[in-house]
Amino acid sequence: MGTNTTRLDRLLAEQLEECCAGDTGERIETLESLSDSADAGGDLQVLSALSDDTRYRLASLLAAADGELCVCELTAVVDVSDSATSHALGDLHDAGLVTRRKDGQWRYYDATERTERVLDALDETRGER
Amino acid sequence: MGTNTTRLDRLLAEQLEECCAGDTGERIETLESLSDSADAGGDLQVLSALSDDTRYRLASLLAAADGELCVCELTAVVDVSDSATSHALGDLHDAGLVTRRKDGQWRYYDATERTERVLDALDETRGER
DNA sequence: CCCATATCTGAACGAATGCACAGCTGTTCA
DNA sequence: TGAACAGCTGTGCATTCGTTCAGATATGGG
Repeated sequence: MGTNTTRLDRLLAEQLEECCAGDTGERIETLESLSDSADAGGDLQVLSALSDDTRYRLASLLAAADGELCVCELTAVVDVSDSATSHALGDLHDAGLVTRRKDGQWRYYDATERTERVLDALDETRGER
Repeated sequence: MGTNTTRLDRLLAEQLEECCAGDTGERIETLESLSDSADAGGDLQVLSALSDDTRYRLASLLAAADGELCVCELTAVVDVSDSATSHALGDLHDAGLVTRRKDGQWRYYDATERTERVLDALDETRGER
């Protein structure tokens, strides 16, 4: 964590004259406790997985389609090689964003609840602030 | 978009014998229309902004704290240089994830609705599938 | 006006990452 | 059993990206 608190000291000292506020150590402790509670589950892995164009397209395609899709259907839509598609789907699977089902020579993927919820959140706040 | 549809042709041909399904062109068109409707607003920019550890910490800190925080408070918690913090906050601002307010020599940031919704979605689906 | 301070900006360098290519596994069908 | 095919994996390369460093801008006080 950061240790240089001179600026924060001054800010708190200034705010003391305006309203309330406590001492620096206490303030930082409060903020750090908020910060530590973050990313209890692999949020960063999820966000990283979705932050690439290819993987984002695949994920939102799987979320938009109701029901699972075959790899060959997905490859037909994203314009990268089979290999890249497979890598991308593997990453999404590792992040818990898609499920994988094998059926003979075909393999089907589907979006998980987590994917849908995150994409919905983005959908619903489109155009705000 | 991808144009090699031989595999998809075969999949659809096989499914024809099992259940319903239409022709390849129609199928791809359906999927592409789903794909195109994605990312109408800068979803990728938002996801990219949140997919970095420093920016994620800043964003979730701002979302967790009720009300705005000063840059010096944020710098005290994330353990990177002032400059890196500033760069990170700038990126978050560009992505529409935080608001910026200037007050004298201090500058205050706050999380937007969009940030809170996305992080909530991740929170609420923690540990699923 | 000058200096200290808070924050931002541009450049540069090292690390991380997405992609294509080649080769591999496993399934289907003759 | 062997050919054809769906999909996965390892590797090298080109690009992107996060950070620090140095310097710029802007605010406040003496």
